[in-house]
Amino acid sequence: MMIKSVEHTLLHLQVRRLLLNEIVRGEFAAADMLPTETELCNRLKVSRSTLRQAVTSLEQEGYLRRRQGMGTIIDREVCNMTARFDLNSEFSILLGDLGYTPSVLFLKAKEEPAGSERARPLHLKPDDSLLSITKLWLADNRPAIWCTDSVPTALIRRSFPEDLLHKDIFSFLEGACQQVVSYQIASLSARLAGDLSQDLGIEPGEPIIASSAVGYNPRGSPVMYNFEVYAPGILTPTVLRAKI
Amino acid sequence: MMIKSVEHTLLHLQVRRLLLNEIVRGEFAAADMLPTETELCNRLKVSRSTLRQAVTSLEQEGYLRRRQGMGTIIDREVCNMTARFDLNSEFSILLGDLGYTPSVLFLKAKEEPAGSERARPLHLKPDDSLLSITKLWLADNRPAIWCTDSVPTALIRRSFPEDLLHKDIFSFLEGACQQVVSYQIASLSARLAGDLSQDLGIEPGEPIIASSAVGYNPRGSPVMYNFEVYAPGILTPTVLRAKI
DNA sequence: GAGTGGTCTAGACCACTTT
DNA sequence: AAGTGGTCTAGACCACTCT
Repeated sequence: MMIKSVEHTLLHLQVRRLLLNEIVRGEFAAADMLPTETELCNRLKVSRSTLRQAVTSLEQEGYLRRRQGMGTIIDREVCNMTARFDLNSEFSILLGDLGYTPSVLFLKAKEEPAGSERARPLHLKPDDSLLSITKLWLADNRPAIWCTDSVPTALIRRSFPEDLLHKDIFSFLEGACQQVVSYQIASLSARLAGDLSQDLGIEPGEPIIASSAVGYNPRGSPVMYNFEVYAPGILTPTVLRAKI
Repeated sequence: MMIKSVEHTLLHLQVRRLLLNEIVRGEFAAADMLPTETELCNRLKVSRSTLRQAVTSLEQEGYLRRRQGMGTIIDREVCNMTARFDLNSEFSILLGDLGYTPSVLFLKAKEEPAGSERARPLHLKPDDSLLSITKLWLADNRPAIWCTDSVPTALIRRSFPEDLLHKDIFSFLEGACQQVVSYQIASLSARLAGDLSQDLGIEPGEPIIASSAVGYNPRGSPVMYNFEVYAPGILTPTVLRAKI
């Protein structure tokens, strides 16, 4: 493929990105179908396996649906899904996708012991120290997401730029801990807004969705604990529930 | 591969099932690692691509993690996840996995117009008819999940065995409509138990998680609408949030 | 029958980790 | 240096959907 030399990314990732771009740009909107595999192979100068690797990854996220003997269909239903909870994404992007202007309010940061609840999933002892960062994400200046991210102090480099505390947690982990989060395991629950009602600008008795999650790096070690709640009405978490 | 002739399933699916079985049976528990790819290829008499297709699918669901130069690690953290909301699964299996004895209480079934809320996602008109089936799933005889599944009446065959109404919705769709649900798009919200508190055996003011979902067949046509709520404490929905 | 995606193979080479 | 998983290719054949 021609781009190969310019930027050294995996071929199938280049193909993937190119296809996804054309899909969302509405390139194939006329028929809502992709060209045939052989045609794409010729056009992009890649082998069929490489092309299929890219298409498979898009299919697994639900954007495409392949039908033997017929062709590859673009699933506009899934392409238009917003606030996908089953994919790791930064809140600023999430809110932007929904058409809001995102901003963030830094509420506080403090060191505290992990405690029994967070120690176990993080493979720590209860009195090991965590740095907990609390933020409020706004959509068009209205409270949308309240979250506390906790990172084991032991992972944090001695000094890091102060402004990392005001960015999303993935940037913080990368900048201050040289850690990448490759997946999270989240547990969902419902609760009353209670103490959080003020920050969220809702009534204390209003029910809200809360998610507690543990984030893991590519080696499978836990690197963060996250608690977040969503203001009703602004952002409705959606999940693509797929069969195996 | 030897099994090939006996049952005519795809090779990579046979390999997948075989590996998953060995993983959950704790076959490789000693090291929590899979044998090397070449060894597995030799043992199972399949090409490397076929093996990798199987392993890739297990990796995408989080059960495995491959590390170049090192090997393939079994992720016990993910293997032990219960009540995975991001995978389509029958409640009886879900509850069984959690160690409960599952049972189901058939509450009611009735035909009703789709109404504006359900008509649009199902690609129907508001006064098109739906068959709505309401059930309560019990875990060790305690209420766990309350759900209403709605199927367009137009899809339902004129006659079907009565007992399909008492099974899970996937069985109903297969038996009465010859339809398969290949994925669902679910929206999550929180609400107060309210009217449902009696059936769920909780207080009316207790907050609960509700999910509204549309199920699609492999052709991408919507075939069901689903509303379900979870009793707190019994089943905590979990989601594997993966990066692309 | 022509054309689509689905499966499977064999083999080459690369990138990474460990010893 | 040896061994691991990762990428990529070329090609054969199959299963399905159209017309």
